[in-house]
Amino acid sequence: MTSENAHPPVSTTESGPSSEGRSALAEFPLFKGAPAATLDVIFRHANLRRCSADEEILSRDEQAGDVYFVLRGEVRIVNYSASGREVAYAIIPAGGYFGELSAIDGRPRSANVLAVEDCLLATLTPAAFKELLATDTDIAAKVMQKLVRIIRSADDRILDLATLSAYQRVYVEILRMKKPDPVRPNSWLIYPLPTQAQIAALASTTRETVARVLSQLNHDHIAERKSKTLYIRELSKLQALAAKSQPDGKMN
Amino acid sequence: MTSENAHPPVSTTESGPSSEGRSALAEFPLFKGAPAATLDVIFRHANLRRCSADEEILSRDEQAGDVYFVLRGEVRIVNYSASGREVAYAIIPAGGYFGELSAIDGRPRSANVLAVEDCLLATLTPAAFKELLATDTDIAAKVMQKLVRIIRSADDRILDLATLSAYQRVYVEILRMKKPDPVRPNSWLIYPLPTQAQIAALASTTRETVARVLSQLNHDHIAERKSKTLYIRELSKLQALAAKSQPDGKMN
DNA sequence: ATTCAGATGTGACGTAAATCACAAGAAAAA
DNA sequence: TTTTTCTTGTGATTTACGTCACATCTGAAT
Repeated sequence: MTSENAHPPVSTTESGPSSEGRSALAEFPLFKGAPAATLDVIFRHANLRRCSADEEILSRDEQAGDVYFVLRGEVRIVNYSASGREVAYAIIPAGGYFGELSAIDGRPRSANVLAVEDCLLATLTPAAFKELLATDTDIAAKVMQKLVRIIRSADDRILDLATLSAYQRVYVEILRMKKPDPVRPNSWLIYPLPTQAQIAALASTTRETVARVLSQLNHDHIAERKSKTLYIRELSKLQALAAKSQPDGKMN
Repeated sequence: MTSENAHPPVSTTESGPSSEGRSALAEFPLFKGAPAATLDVIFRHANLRRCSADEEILSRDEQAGDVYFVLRGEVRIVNYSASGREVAYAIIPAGGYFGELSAIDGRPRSANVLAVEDCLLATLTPAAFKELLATDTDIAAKVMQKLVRIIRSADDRILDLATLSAYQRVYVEILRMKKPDPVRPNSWLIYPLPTQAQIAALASTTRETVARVLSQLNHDHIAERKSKTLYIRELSKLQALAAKSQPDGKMN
């Protein structure tokens, strides 16, 4: 259930961004359209780091405080219970960033971050990140908005964990991952479908339970899996299943 | 299990703080030692609101965005599941504030806030709060730090919910609530002990389970209840119980 | 093709903990 | 005081779902 470090750490760190890195940073959502002064701070302090699939980018309790910007690839933020069970917090695609918590409050890392696939990352030291926040109030506001968004989704997650059944949490997770079908309009799918173990970590349940949910959905023609994509056939039925209040009796 | 609105809403709102309110605001942790310009913004825009025990101060999905500062009293932040189960997020004592999420991102309230006891609150409109953040970078930084703290504790909570047993979550909650005994040194207690139903909402379990945990702790001489206070006799044993990894088998 | 590791599907079983039900204390109201 | 309402303690019963076990499928490597 725990992920193994299949590869040796082959990440490389370069000092100062290449021209490739510079243009990627200038296009980065958080920095897009920023004034020259801001970009100057970024270019002067940013470093690049490459890392390969499944590599651990940073780990819980570490004292470092760099902020990471995902230029290419995708990372997963996870934690492990005492018994080794994996709990996933988020999957961050290119254009996102992580590690800002430690940069802001100086406390150790609260989670582990793993590369889902080969990644290109830019890093800023805590000092540089703080300088950035201080020089550009626009970016500071965006960062604050992002923190608020994180809180809201964490609160949602807590509510889900506290009140939904394991089956429902899987339904909810599937609904969260759905994207509009690029080909057929008004149709939803998940591609690439994560492994059942990864879905289980997001829904805080077991791989077997995810398997059972998926079979049941398939049997009821609500969702169908074809190799690496899951087609959602009956969105409304799935939403109904996710929302159905447990026959808990009185809804007072 | 759900709290009733026993009292009619008897809250009063005053326009502009009285001298009593002014001094309370000047002493408020977030504003303490702030420059005159900042206090000026606060005094000009703050209103006072009183509300009585068990009153609902604001509710989920509302579109308002005022920020509330607890000058006196205590409030609970909660949510309800579809089936009516209460999930508590936090208890905010005097000196704390809430409602900043909606003020920052303009989205609706994500939870309900109830007065635990009679309260005196100061409020700022979203516009005033934003002006405050813009004029005083020191306060902006403090607010950001608080957001980070909220995220960290929410993440902890998610980890607890996903990996601990119901009993363990109650142990953890008890440990969180403990305060040093004001009389005897090196001794810990909880006063006033919330009702079992409230503890259950924090630990996301049932009242009965909390009762069973408390009996067991009493039986093992780990914690003893005497009317409204819980004395923790054997802190280390309690911590051990909270941390014990389930006989989950292999810790890989 | 053949092999092999990882991912998936599904039954059987055990158990933590929710649910139900009620008695007995405590505190508040009369 | 007595009465009423809110809280607490504890048994009996039920069930969701985690655990174990193994068969089958899939896709990458040889």
